[in-house]
Amino acid sequence: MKDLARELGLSISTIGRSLDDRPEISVETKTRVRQAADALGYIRNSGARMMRTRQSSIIGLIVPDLNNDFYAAGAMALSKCCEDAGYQLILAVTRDDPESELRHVRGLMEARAAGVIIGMTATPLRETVTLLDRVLAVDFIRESGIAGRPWFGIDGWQGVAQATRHLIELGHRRIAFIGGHQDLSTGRARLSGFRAAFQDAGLAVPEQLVRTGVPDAEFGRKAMFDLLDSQRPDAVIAAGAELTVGMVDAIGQRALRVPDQLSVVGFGDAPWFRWWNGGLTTMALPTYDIAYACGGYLVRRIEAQKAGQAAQEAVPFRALHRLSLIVRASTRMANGTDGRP
Amino acid sequence: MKDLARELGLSISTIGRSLDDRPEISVETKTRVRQAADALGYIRNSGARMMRTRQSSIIGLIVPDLNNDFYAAGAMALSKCCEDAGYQLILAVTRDDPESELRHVRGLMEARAAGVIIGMTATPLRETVTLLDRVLAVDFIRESGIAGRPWFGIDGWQGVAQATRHLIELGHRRIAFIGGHQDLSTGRARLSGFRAAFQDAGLAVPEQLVRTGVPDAEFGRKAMFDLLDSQRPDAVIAAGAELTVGMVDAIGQRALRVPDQLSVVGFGDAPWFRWWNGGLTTMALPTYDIAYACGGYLVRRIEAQKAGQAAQEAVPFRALHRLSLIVRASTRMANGTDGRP
DNA sequence: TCCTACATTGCAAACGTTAGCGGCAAAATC
DNA sequence: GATTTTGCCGCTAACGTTTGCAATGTAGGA
Repeated sequence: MKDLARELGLSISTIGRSLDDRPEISVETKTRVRQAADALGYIRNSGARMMRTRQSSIIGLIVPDLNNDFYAAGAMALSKCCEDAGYQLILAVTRDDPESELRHVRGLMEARAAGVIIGMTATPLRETVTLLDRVLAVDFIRESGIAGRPWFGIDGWQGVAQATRHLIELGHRRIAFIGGHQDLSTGRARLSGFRAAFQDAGLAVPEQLVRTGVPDAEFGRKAMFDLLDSQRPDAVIAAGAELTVGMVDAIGQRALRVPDQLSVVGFGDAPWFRWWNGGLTTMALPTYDIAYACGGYLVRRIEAQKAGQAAQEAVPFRALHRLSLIVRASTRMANGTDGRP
Repeated sequence: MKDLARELGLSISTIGRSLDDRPEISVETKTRVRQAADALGYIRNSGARMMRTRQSSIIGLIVPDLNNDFYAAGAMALSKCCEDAGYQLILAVTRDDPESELRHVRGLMEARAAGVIIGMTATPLRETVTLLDRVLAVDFIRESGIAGRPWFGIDGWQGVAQATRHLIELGHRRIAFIGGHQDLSTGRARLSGFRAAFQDAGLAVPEQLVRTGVPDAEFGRKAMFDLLDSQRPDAVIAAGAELTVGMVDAIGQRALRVPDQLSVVGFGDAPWFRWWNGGLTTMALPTYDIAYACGGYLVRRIEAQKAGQAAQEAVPFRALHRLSLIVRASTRMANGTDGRP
């Protein structure tokens, strides 16, 4: 910029204003500056800009895992959001490690991120929470329960309840549930949806068929093996995308006939769900919509704050997206018929 | 920092040096500063630091797509690399749009990224290329062909050749190939591996069974339908992860018996490959290894450059990772036996 | 002719760090 | 006791932008 000023015989301020396309600079000067800048290969320094204006164009995304289709698709949607709004996405994967989470949050604070989208670990470190208090943060998928923090997630309660009801209506009673552990908001919501469906139907909740743990494929597999070995359920629900992978793997290894011996409901909707044993009945998530809503919301909040509008956008404090049950071939009547017309 | 200096009666430089844990500051002062800093909730401003030291801790990752398990897993591995080395990952998804690619590259240059890992679009804009010339850039998966740019990818030639040979040895001749289009380095390598296997076996390449296009699920499906309708192949190879999804979907919709009517080879190794029709024979990719190698290399290069070492690490200019053929149930002898002991 | 208004540009002070250079004691050496 | 070394610290000038305010020139109106 200094070079530009010298070369064109203008002041640095004029250069800056030209590059910013301010109205108070004559068109002639502006084009002259533009051309010289291109010729010199000038690239503005967003760090310096940030320092001066005290606001960055960085949004942080902190997720536990990218294998999970959920977060991968979410990251893609958010990336689009940010791009459209002129922000940059810093991606952080914690692998559910609170220490890692803290490091990433620290990094984002040092970069003076304008906002943070986070799917928190179940047991965040104290410092993580206090740090996040100083920035515009939005819960993504997982609800942190921190006061005033908006949350964009899915209505796991509704989704699982609906799936459970579906199985109950098909005549199943010995319905197993494989879910994430109970210090995760998602794990809690989904399990309580499971229980509620039984209670609504006036039935006892089969607690001995409930398994919760780390929501990954490994646990899904272990839980399914355990259930098959000890409980012989009629039907099973996986309440997590990775859990579904593990569950399905275990069922395959035991060579069970689905749905004859076992009705199965999955979570999410990866492409292979359509092919597994003729089609896996599942709870489909509006992944893209959620992420897009979340990103859009955060961007609007940032812009509003920048404009100094104390009056915050009247947005939902919790934006719960509904799951839709897609009934395929993996669930059928307990008596052996398929229960469909 | 200024506040800290005032409060403790020290100079700003001392504060800075203490926070940096420099040896020239007494231990006593350092702990005093640390405590005060924590109490005040001081967070250093990485933008200002960057401006002063003229080097950032940002690494950019530019990929065409995150649905592709390849890039998703890659992003995760790279995130780990960066975290371990103290860098931050800016994620950019281009959806194979050159304009978007340029925007992202511009953003990264403005942020003075220390390095960039990129899977380029087939037809990058001119400015994209010249901009990337000014930074430490590494090709990821896709080879750009730009002089001097290292490349971390897979040896698609070897992988597809191996898979093709497998099918030839099983007695198949009418082997179809569904690949990405030919202005992509990956597309070219894989198709030429296919051809080479035929030539090595002294057979004519069945060019009428070759389909190339956009490497996504949609094209995979279309190509498979087209092949089934017009060519009746004995076997088929998909040379891309998303292409495999589309291919498998088409086969399912036509209700073909696999491997009786058609031997099938996929690409990559998503969990469901193990279950599809009893197991999909596939070319497995060392996704995590590639990304990790790539990230590690870039970090070392950055550190070396920072240390002013003109002598660059003697690293492979092209790091090609081999694919391993996993033979499962979806391929068998052309005569109908399974060809295995 | 003078005053006002407007359009365009320049000056200079920040923003938060870092690093070279120098200062000032206390300790060590002669 | 004089001199050098060592340990610790402060001053100050950058780094590249942005912005409030002042300055300059030009034109229009009274």
